[in-house]
Amino acid sequence: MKHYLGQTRILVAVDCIIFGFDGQDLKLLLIKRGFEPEKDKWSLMGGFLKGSETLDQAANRVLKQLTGLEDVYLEQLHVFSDVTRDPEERTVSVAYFALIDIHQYETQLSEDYHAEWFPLTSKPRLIFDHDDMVRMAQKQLRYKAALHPILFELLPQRFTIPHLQNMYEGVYETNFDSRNFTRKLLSTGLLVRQNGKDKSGSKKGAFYYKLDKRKYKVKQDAFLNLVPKPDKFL
Amino acid sequence: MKHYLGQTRILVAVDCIIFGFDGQDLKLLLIKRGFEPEKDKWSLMGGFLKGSETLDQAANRVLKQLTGLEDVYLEQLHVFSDVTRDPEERTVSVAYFALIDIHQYETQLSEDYHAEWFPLTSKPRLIFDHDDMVRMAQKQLRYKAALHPILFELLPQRFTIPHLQNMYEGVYETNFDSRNFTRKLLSTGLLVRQNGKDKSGSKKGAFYYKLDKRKYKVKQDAFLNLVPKPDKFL
DNA sequence: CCAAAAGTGTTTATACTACACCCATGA
DNA sequence: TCATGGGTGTAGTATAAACACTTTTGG
Repeated sequence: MKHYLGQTRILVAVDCIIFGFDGQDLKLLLIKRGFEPEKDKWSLMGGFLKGSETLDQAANRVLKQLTGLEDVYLEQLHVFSDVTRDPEERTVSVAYFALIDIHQYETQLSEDYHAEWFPLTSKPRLIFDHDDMVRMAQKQLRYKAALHPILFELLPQRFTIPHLQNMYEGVYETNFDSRNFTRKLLSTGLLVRQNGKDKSGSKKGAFYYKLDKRKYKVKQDAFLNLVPKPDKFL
Repeated sequence: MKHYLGQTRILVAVDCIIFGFDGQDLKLLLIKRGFEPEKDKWSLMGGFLKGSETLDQAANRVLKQLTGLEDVYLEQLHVFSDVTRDPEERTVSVAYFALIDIHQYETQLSEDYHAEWFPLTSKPRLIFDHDDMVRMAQKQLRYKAALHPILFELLPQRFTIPHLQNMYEGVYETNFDSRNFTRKLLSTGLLVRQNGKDKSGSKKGAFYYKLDKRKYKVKQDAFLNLVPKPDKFL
């Protein structure tokens, strides 16, 4: 403490933008804030950085606290640092966005936080600058998903191609040509066809697929182009 | 201060990874740290976040302090938060990377900091986790420059196409086919040919170009693909 | 046997690559 | 006049878009 005298110490928080996909819409997990200020208003799940943990650890801790989930896709998004963003006390907040399998979540309990899933298109107003965080997270999700195969994180282990297409269409709020979409998808070599079929969506039924985990990891950094004209969505 | 009692306040710093291009190599502006700990070791330029400023403001302040430049390309990169990254006291640091016109800089004075430009390929070891920051910044620079026209920020207002190509080759440490490179570049519509020629590189001379500022701003978000097979460089 | 979704195929346009040649000029 | 880098052209290939048809099966 000898050399950094006179510098300001500041509260550091993490806030998590948690995305899920229910088969129809892209959704956001929000909580009713349990303490002042802004108690009982809708908010992102968050928490303060402790002296003994890194930000990644803090984000994982916060995420687990709400969802019970570990080893989840979690990416540092941006630091928000407006001087008055928290009216109570100057706080900089590091936003993380998470992609989780919404069905994994449903088995967990988090009534403590009065958590609810909202479609992105009809979410309530959030406290502080959390709306900005969500906006940026959505933009980053579209950006990254247009280039890299990350949306699989939103799906259960087994999924169908129509299921996948619904998800992409939900994320980009548009429609894709299913023939071209299917071809591109299969040409990535990421999918392994299973024997069973999902008959919930049609009489013919759609084949289940699983991810080729090994190729999936390798191709995380590859540019894929599953989304035509991605610039349009930024 | 009523509701956030018991939380840890932490030092927040910004560090700037400052890139420049001298016509040959991609370079990094480093300083000799002027205070303890690690005094006189090579370091990124940085500073602590003040209570009255945002992180963007702090980064711009730090950058101006060293280079005298304002209105510079500056982008928040990542927060580094290892608990012991600064042995003196727990500090989280927000890394920013900056792209500046190295010739603009040369007219400035910053002997106070014993600043020097180093080629990325032969920089000294840096203090703390600054080497990690540089690595990530270089990766992000390659990533982003492969998709968006940001490298122009490294050039003076007037530049030639061979000049541009040298820069891209410096950033990616590889060679491009100049015919294809030129065509792609011109097809973006970003360049406006000037009358004069630069004869320093050849007897024939290469035409000067300027950026079409308006189109440049519009196309900042567009996907350009000036770099073939960009995945190879990530 | 028919409606409705799943799956496969084909043609066409576009973009990228790999290559070769001409141009301008100072020495 | 020739060596050197600058600038333009073209043919072949790969990729993506736009389109149509067949398959399956529960009702």
